[in-house]
Amino acid sequence: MAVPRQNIEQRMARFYEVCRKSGAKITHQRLEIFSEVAQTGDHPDAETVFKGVRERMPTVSLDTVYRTLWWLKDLGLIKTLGSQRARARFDANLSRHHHFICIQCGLTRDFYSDKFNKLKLPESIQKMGQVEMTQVEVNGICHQCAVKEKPGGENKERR
Amino acid sequence: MAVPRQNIEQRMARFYEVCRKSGAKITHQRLEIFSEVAQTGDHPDAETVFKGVRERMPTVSLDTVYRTLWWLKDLGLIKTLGSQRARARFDANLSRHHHFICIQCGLTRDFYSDKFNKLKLPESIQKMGQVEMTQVEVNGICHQCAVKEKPGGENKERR
DNA sequence: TTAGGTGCAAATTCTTTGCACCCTG
DNA sequence: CAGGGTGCAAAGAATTTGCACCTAA
Repeated sequence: MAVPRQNIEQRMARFYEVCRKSGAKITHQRLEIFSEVAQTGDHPDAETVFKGVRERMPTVSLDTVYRTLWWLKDLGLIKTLGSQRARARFDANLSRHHHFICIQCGLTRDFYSDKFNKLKLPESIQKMGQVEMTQVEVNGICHQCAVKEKPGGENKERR
Repeated sequence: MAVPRQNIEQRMARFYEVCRKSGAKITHQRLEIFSEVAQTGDHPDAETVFKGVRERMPTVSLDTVYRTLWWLKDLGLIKTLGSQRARARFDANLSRHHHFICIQCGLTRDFYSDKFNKLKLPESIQKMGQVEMTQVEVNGICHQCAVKEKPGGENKERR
């Protein structure tokens, strides 16, 4: 899915700005990799980005793509989808429910809400496909992580 | 997080029933593995389930845990969290948005909704942690997958 | 008894890392 | 020119699979 030209330009401008401010080098690879993610609305995984970039830059390596994507995330230029934990997680709760997920440690709690079960979706959804279920995901910091976090210190998350 | 005894019993009863109906054998391993998932509200990954089960059954193997979890999912006794795709996925869209995700192929589309940006959360959330962001996730079948699906046939998804 | 289920070990797949060379600033 | 960044190859995780033995029904 293509992203409007205007948005792409904004994103690229921000990329240059953030790189400059942080003193990072703007290499061909970084440019191509960010541009690849910026131009697609598809939320690609590393492998997909790699394939896309390789078309224009056949010598790029997959590990550079991984490194660069995480680096872009650290800079706040891109985000990871969902709570991004790589592993599959299982749930025996078959009742309709919603989730609170800690962005620090991944802790996930169920909660229930009749109101959320009945959310009315925008019309535009119909263009995307046939809806089966709607779920609210609340992201935040769980109490345990809030305690660990030093007041003023940084707790970098990296997968 | 412990699940109320009553729910656990319901889940175990359903487990026996579904196994019987499908003609599957009820082995010690299956019993312990399902029971482990049924008793925790924590949405564990395979490794975590394995560690829990191993305490009571030291000879169980990790691959049996994997096999059994996917099997339980096929039977509809458990679900996987989120859209469960294992790989991290990246997104250059930093504006507040929500997602439509195809449960068949993983296709993900952004959509925007002022109303969803302002959802009022239940009080109970406060007990879970400090909220940073709320997002609606719509799951369904995208048009492309809807076409592929044979009318009447089954399209088993398995990661 | 016997077919389905399990454990083991090896194979895959996905991701990260060490190191020498390269290129941006 | 200097130090950060990259490619390569190898290491590490996470997950799956082939096969011979075991066990629930």
